[in-house]
Amino acid sequence: MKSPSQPRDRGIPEATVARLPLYLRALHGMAERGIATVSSEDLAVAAGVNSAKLRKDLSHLGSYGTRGVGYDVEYLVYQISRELGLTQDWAVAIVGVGNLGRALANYGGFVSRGFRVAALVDADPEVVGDTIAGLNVEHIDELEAVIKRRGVSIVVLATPAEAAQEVCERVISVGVTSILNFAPVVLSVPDGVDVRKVDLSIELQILAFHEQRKAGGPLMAVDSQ
Amino acid sequence: MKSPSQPRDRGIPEATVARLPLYLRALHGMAERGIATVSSEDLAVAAGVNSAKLRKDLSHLGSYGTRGVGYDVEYLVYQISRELGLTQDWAVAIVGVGNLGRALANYGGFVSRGFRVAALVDADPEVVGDTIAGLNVEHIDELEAVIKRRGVSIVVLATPAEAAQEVCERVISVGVTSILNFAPVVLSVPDGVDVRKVDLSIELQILAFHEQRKAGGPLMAVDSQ
DNA sequence: ATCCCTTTGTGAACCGGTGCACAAAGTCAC
DNA sequence: GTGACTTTGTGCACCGGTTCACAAAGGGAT
Repeated sequence: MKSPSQPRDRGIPEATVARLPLYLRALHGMAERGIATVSSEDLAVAAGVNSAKLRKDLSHLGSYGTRGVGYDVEYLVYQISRELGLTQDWAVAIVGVGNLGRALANYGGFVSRGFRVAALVDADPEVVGDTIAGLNVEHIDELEAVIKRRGVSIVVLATPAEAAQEVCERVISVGVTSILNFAPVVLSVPDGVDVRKVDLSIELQILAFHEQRKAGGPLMAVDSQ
Repeated sequence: MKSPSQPRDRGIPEATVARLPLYLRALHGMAERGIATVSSEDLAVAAGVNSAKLRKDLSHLGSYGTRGVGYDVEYLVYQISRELGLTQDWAVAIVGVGNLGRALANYGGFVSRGFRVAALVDADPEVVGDTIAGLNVEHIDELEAVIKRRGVSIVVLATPAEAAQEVCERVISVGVTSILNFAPVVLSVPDGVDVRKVDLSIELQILAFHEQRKAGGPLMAVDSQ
């Protein structure tokens, strides 16, 4: 008989939240391979983190391991999924159906468990009305209506930089509080709205910085004054 | 007469490096609008950060401001560009020309200052030989040869998850040490190789977590045991 | 030249997160 | 049931990063 040990601690550190999806992915892989139980050490290796960190992370959701044995894979998958809110279905709208928006709409692995692309919206009359990934592209004028009608709660911004702030404000005006922004701008939003940013250009620049350090190393004085 | 105050501190904090591209973007915008000088306060607002943090960040590259006045926009653009290694030209290869790879290849704003898509590589004979964004798609068998021939130093992985680790090892074997990974896997690489990861699915899951907290709030006990 | 005003650059306290190392807790063999 | 072994959960010291708050530095007016 096991006492389920409820998730007492309601304040999960941000750094932990960011790693839970990693653990979840590793666990799904293990479940598929028929692994029933896993130690913190093995799971940590699979997720590419330190095992002490993993144990501390999991301890924030409750005491779901068994000392001397490890964690039950299925059970842990369920607990993490529940914690992340993946046991419910999230309707996602993608605004901006250019190359990137199209890629996102079609990217099967990305919109997988728990997420569903519920709407595609664009301003270009050329693409409005097209069917992409089985969805009709709707006009930006309909933005607010579409979001309400489809119960969208997460919006993905794949618009040009100039349009992002305005779209952002419009979706917030109809109650959206979670935004994933691919446009290369700093969005300004009221408190209570979460924005996460994916910026390809920034990632490249960070790589370039380190690459330069490696290449130039201690020598290299090409044109530095 | 100004003494240029060389970039003495050769150890720039990682957190600072990650913000420099943000400052750079804001500065470019200001330069275009003809702004010659900017205070840490204004630049901080434009970049969406705290002004003390911005000043500390900039102080790591040297003393480029003037007390009572602010920073010279052009000069700062140059200094940050140089620090990030954007004064040289980086050849980037994109491996995997599916929806995402195609979007990246075409994404003009993304591969802008300092970066140049030098090669597209894919395994699918159907797309090999196609021209995308003005580039010929080459066969994965040619991977190592192409990277050496074009002087590629940064590789973008947009392959399916299964292929990522192998491609990763192959590009490392010909000297690549900077990888931007879009595939949803944890890559294992030797020391000295930098991997940055962009994972759409993880970002969504983090948003879902917070969204659930907001929605459910203090009540909400739908199916939690 | 002097004074006042603005803005930088940074010392110091603080905060969240990491990793070590170990006691507590549980399993398994006999 | 007992003892040896495994693995979790966590106390604690440490570290990088953030923020406040202010002295130092420069500009401009008179």
